[in-house]
Amino acid sequence: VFWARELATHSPELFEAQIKGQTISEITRRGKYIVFHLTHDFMLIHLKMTGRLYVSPAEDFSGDADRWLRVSFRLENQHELRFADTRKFGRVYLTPSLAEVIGKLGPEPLDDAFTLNDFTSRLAKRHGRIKPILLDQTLLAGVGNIYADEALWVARIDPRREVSTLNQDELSMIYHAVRQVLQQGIDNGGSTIDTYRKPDGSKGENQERFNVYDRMDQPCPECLTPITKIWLAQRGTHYCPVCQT
DNA sequence: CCAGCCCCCTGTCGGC
DNA sequence: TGCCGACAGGGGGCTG
Repeated sequence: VFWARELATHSPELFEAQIKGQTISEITRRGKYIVFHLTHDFMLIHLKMTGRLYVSPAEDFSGDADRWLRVSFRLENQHELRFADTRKFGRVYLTPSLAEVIGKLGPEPLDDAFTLNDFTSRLAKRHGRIKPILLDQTLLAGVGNIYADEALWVARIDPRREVSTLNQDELSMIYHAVRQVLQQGIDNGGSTIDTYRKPDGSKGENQERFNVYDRMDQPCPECLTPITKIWLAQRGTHYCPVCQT
């Protein structure tokens, strides 16, 4: 452990003692958390803004990201699982109880079990503007700033709309748009704006498919009106002032 | 329950 | 060229 505050649940000493010798049986995902299933515990990693996960040969620190190495795990095969993180916002959790870390997350938007009715009934309990609410991980798990903006463009909804004013058609549009843009992001290997890399070090491709995110003053792909950027809940928000109403 | 603000950090970029 | 402020894929905590 090279940066202790990256560990959310343990001191470096206790973390090392507890995880040593455990076997990784499976790696899954819940919302924005990567979940390592260990012999006695779960280890969860949240990359936040600049986290990177990759495997390198032990003793070899020549990789691009090694300069920002925060936590490294020695594996059995002379390799290391490494977590690098420029801004140090990322977190590593170690716990026998998954619910302790991710118990309050909303449903997985891409699950078959997640229906339009689920979405509508969850939103019905909320008040406020649609964009900040889409970012709330207890409503849905996994929608971040890029995908909230992109989904609302696909749905043609103004990010400042009060959720109470959305009709059934509009809720359906948002529901389908969220699933569409998330699936597209996965299919395209994620969005590399700056630091994001796949485990093999290559860049994602989804940033080349952005319609509004990071495109202030560039033409809307639909109507050619310049994309507007505003701030909502302290997050940059991009939308087409003509298409999205 | 929601909005607004600060904070956690480092790096990059634009303006002067 | 150098400095300074603004801003960046997230989210917790506080106040009002």
